[in-house]
Amino acid sequence: MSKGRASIRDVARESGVSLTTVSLILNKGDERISDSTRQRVLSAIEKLQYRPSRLARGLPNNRSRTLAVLIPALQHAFADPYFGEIISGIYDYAADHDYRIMLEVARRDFIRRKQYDILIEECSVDGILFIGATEEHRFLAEFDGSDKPFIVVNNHFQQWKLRTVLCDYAVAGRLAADHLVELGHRRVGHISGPAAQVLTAEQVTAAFVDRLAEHGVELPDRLIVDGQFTVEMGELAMQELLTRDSELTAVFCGNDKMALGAYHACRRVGRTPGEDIAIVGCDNIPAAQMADPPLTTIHMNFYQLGTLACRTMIDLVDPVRCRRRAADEQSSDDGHNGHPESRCPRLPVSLIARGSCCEPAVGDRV
Amino acid sequence: MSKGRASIRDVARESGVSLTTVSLILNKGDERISDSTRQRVLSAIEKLQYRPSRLARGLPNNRSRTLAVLIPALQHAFADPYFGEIISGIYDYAADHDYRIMLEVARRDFIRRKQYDILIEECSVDGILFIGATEEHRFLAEFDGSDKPFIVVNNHFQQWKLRTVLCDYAVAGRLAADHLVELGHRRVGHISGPAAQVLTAEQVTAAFVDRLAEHGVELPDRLIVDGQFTVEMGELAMQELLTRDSELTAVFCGNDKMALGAYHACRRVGRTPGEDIAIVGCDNIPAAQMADPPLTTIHMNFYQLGTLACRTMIDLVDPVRCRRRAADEQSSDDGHNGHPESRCPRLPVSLIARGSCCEPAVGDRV
DNA sequence: GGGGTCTGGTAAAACAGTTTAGTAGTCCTG
DNA sequence: CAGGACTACTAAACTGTTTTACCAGACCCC
Repeated sequence: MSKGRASIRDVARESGVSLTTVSLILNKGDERISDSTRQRVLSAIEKLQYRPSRLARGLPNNRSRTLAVLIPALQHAFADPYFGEIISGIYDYAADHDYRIMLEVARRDFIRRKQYDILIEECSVDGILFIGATEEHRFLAEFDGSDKPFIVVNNHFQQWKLRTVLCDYAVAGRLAADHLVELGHRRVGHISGPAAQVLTAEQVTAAFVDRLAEHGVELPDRLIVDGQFTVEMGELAMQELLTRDSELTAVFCGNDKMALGAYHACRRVGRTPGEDIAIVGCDNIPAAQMADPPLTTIHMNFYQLGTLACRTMIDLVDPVRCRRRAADEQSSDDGHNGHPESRCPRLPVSLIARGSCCEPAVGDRV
Repeated sequence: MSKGRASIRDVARESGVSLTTVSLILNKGDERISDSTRQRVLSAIEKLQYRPSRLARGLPNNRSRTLAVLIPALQHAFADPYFGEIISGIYDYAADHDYRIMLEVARRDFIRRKQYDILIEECSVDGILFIGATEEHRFLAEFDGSDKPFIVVNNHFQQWKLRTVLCDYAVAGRLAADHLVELGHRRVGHISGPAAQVLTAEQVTAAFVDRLAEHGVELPDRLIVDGQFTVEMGELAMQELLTRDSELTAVFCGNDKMALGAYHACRRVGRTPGEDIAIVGCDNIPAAQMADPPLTTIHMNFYQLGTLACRTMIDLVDPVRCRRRAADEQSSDDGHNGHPESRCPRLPVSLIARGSCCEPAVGDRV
């Protein structure tokens, strides 16, 4: 009796019902159990401090109420605000729905040993959310069109049909173009992300160039340099841009890190961001507003992206078992569930004007 | 037969032994099973692509081969390089020993709902590693002297007996003092971490002050300001320090973020770090070497700290079940296991001299 | 009052492992 | 050659759930 934790049997005995009844009450909640019985069971649960074991719960149907978050094996990946924010969002939504988050890094042996299968089969993970996937992750092909619970967060792939959740990168590119043109810039450069590996990087660039063209501003290919999404490469890219056209008045960078690298390069040649040259970033990482001057950038709500990704996953793998809390948000759910393109939703973005943009110097205006 | 995954029974049938035998081979590895039988079973496992289910495995003894990493509910906590590096280390060691990592945030309801018990009882987590614990986390008292598998990473508490893994903060303080004194500084300030909440912050400060005193340099209390470990507060602290003594030639900051904040404050009053004033940080986060000038700082190997924390945990909860890989590192294990103070090991730290320190201007020398 | 449909439950079979207690068979010993 | 110890293996109980199939009683209808 007093040995170890209470099990479902103890609860059944305590409340004088069968163990099936207890299980029914725990799961469906509103099945064909009378109120009086339910109350009796519930108070027995309370009295015995009963906590159902997840291990045992998952066994019969091979579900663990656990989601795996997969990130690439980059150095400091965990320390990156980009990943950090998304994971935060995933975590919070998962926690609110009684799911747990398991961390997984796509190291070399991850692919070699088919770790993704192991994750699902051996660990009974209910779903996998992959952040930071790139074209290099060939194993994604295995999920092509499959109905395995796999979601790519914030990238998407034309060659494979994968479930995806994204920020609206095309709009980001357009906002940047609009902003710079409005300020009067017509001699504009661009530091792109690694477009060959990351489709969203390509989309930002394309949207930026196209929108500039709509405004009658041409951005030749030679004024687009790849900054690999890093501070260091962003610095080099800026240096290169200034060599190719020393009279640039504005630059749009595919992410904030590269923009901060660009700051350095500008300063080294005596040009001050926000005074001599306008710089727009993308992502709105914490460092952006701490920079000097604060960086004008496109705000991406990565936290919300994580939330959305997690919600999409849970809707996918657990459509029925929405208990207590699920009811709380039914009202807000409606808009989502009915959404036609819900297999690949896009999150809105917005421009945040800060100190790193200025109008072009008078002499430079066309 | 061909329905779904292979189970241990399928393997037993295929290799013509009992299911017990298969289990024995899977677990102990070197029990009293003959080589010929072992080979037969192993090849059956291979042939059937058998993967034991963790859920089922854990059920009988309530272990899941999963460790929970607990972090405080700070905004952007996941995005902090400090947490990031430690988690990386934990992850890698865990992955190499066939453990999985579960993320958990100590949100308000974490404490209210005794989530830590739920973690262990309901989720069958084998151990909990808490990063970023402070004096505010009162619930730690519940683990006081208990033998629950709970480890505090990189902080420690005098009032409770908790298992702890630490960087050597006393040495950090001493190294900073030595370095500044060697350069000739005698008029020194200090931006501390929140000493009341974080014992290691207190230790750094104490060690720094004591060592300065050994060198005959006095650091009065009014030249110690709390920077709360953040960039913003570090900036304010520096501003305050410069008000209190405008002729300071050097400042040691309790972490790199505050040091970077101090950069801003110095620049605003026209003092250039590395030229007019020497600044030493602590932690060696990635931003430290990217700063301008690169920050001289105390290197803390947080990755290795994570590794050590995880190893300590696994040694604690899984002393027996060291399979295959465990043998690989037996040689290096010896030093560790025999360690007398292994309940609270300290990781060595080192000073990395970069561009943010200079000798005091000639006029300032005493 | 025989037969159908609800209502509110229950018994028992999975699920996939671990672990305990044992048991044949062989070898050695006195 | 009986008895003990060792070797290599196995049967069966056990872990804590979910789920399927069934069942007794109440109620209603003709």
